Amino acid sequence: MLSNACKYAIRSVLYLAIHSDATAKIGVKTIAQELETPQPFLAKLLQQLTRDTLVSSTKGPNGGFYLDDNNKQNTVWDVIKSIDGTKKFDTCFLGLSKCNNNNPCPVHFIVVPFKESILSNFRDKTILEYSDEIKNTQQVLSLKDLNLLDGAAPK
Amino acid sequence: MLSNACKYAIRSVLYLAIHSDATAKIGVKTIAQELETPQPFLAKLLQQLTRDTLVSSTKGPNGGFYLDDNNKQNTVWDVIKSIDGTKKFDTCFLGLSKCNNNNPCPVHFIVVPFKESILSNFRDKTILEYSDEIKNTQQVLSLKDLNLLDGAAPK
DNA sequence: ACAGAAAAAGATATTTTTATCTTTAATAGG
DNA sequence: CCTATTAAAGATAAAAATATCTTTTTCTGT
Repeated sequence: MLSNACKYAIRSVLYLAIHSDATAKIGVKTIAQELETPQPFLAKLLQQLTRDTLVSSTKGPNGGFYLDDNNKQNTVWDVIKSIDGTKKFDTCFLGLSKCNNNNPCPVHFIVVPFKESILSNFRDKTILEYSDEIKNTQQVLSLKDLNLLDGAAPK
Repeated sequence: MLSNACKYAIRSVLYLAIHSDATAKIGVKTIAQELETPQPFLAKLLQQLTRDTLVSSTKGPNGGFYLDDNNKQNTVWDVIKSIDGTKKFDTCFLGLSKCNNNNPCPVHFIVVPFKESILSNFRDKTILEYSDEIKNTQQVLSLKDLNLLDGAAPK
């Protein structure tokens, strides 16, 4: 559904939304460590996101990546479009080229509500709203420091 | 979620369930044409499915692939396990290694019900039951002959 | 001005997925 | 028994995704 690249990108943007601002930029190295992603690969992704003005950056000492207020008005869906494009999301679960309500594949009516639900989750909230929600509901972007058993309570 | 290979495989097995039996075998060429998949690639997949006794085959004139009664007692989930393994299905939508109910990623609680629902669809019905359902509800495995507009009714 | 830090850019490498090609083995029908 | 047909097996190829490396540019603090 989403490429690894895109998963890294989404988590990075949300991570930056929560932990960075114009006065507290974060370098790739740190982000990669925190999110447990390959560092040079992530650098490329951040480069791409910066090109598309989904992320801000400055070079030089104390430079790094961050989200400004404008960046935070974008959505996770914008990130997906920047990295994966929309095709991957739109394709039929069983690979039928023209699967639709009138010519449904065997799982069409299971997949469609899910897709609608997750699409609206990605598309109808700004990064700002999204990251606030993450904070308020104790959701997780990295499991670096969590070394919990399956049944354990969150820290 | 599923590789192309796996999508081809699932559709092939269901196609064979509907259109073949021990007295009416079908060659790769036909299957590939009907399902619009690359022929030699599909041949490899059918070979693999045959090795795992999910599909039957005989060589020589009038040979080809088919499902016998035993084959039809397997499930779509068995096909997935044969081609993709289970990992692809089990991984977190945003790539977190240990995402779970206690440490949920931001979309965990949207994804989990969907996964459960589609997993039970794949795991709790035999291929026989599955293919009967396809026939009864006019679902589609190929769109080869359908050249319909989005809004058109099924043939 | 200079040195160091960090991203940008471009080139390269590796791995996985997808796809094809060639040869061999089995089978049925004449 | 011979030939045509078809899957099996193995080798190879192409494309895409993932990952890394090297050089350049930009910026900051001194």
